[in-house]
Amino acid sequence: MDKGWGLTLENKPFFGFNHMMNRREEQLVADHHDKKEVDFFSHHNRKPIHHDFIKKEDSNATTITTPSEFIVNTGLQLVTASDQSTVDDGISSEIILEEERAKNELAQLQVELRRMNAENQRLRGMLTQVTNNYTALQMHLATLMQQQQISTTQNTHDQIVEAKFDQENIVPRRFLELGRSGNDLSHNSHSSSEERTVSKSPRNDTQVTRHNKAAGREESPESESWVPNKVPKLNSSMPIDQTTDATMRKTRVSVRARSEAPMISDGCQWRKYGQKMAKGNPCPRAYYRCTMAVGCPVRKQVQRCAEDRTILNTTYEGTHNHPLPPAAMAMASTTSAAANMLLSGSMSSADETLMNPNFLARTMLPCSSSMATISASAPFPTITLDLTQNQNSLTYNQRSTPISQFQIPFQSSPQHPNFITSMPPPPMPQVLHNQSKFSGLQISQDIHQPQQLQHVQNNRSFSDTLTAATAAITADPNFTAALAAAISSIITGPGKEQ
DNA sequence: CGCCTTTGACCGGCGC
DNA sequence: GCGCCGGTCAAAGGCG
Repeated sequence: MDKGWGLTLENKPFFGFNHMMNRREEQLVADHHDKKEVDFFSHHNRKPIHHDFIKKEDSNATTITTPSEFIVNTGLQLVTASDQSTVDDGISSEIILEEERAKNELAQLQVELRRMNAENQRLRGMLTQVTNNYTALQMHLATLMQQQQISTTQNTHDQIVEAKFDQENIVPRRFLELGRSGNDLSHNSHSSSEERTVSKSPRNDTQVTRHNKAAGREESPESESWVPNKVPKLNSSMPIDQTTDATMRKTRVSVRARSEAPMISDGCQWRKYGQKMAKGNPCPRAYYRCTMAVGCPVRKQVQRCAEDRTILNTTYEGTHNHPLPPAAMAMASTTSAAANMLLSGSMSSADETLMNPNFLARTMLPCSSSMATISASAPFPTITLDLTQNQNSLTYNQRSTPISQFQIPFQSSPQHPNFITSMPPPPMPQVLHNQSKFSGLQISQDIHQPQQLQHVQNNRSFSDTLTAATAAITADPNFTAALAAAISSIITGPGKEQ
């Protein structure tokens, strides 16, 4: 103990401070002693603690209550550290013991802190996993509900019951129909294809299709799986279900994004099955098919923009018929959500007349018409998400509708959990509710459906769409960086970027 | 060897 | 009916 000091009060160890101890360590040691002692030395003698020590002339124990009493009653003198050799050796050893004890406690605290950090990490991992599982279960539930609905519609007795239910209680029936998302509808057709392809390879399936075509398409449309996009013309005379089903298969989601890569990463496995030169664009259009499961009907077209070759235009079509990895979960819901948004409810020819694309685009996204547009022009309705305009669009969104589109992705993007945790909960319902008051489709649906339910439906669809597409885009490092920069500009202050 | 890409042929829809 | 066009097929070849 070369640079310490100490004395005994009531024959107990009083203080033992190492010159090198920091303030936290001092406090840890002091916490074990009387409060007055702590107050005394921390408030009145902080500096002398380190440079001086008190020499006790009388070996008898002395009771000290206040600093002044300490001085007055004991007659102790403040001496310099150079005199520390006169300190009793017994006292020094006690001080050392106390110091060791404090160090041990500090070490224990540090160990505890590390353990808690590790626990925190583990819990975060569990939370992420639970979130992913929840999403997967949601998809599974939708599939099961669809299967149940198929069996229901195939059962004559059930049909009768259902018809009675329709007559007696129209609103609940509508609610059930609302539950049929694009996903469900797609699965409707997929399920039959799955049954058929259980013992067949995709090639065989293709051959069957070809055979059917050669045979004059004798097979019913419902038995087709991802059969050709040689879509039957939308005929208003067709039964509503068939019309909707056919249109649903054709509903597309297009994503415009800047990328040097030949294809944006969306978490799925794709196989190229064709390439064509499309009219009006010197860049070839590539055709890809999802290969994550046999018979998956999802396809996508990739083509570079003629005006700006750095812009990649990816068009998705169809709904996956298989579980998806978290990275692909987002885009998986895109097509069905978009289809649902565009086509929820039946689309009659009268509805189509209401679908003025410009009107849809403006009314649906009043704050960002440059970002997302809807084209209902023939042959199929398409929603286009333009993510090539980052800064300006973001700024505009920030000002007009606080935390709107670009907050959505952070909730569900499995690729960027950090974003999820770092962003505050968004005022989604309000924002999306406003956004949902829009399209001609909405108008047409109002004829059949309770308005409030439609808002819920469209809110979900639209948020799913934007979430999915943006999350898919963020899977690409280039876009992630661009988005991160834009987001950071928002977080650091919207006013600064003006 | 299996999977993937390439690429010319083929098919059906559509407009004239 | 013909030709254009988008979309798909499938053989051939490449690649790991």
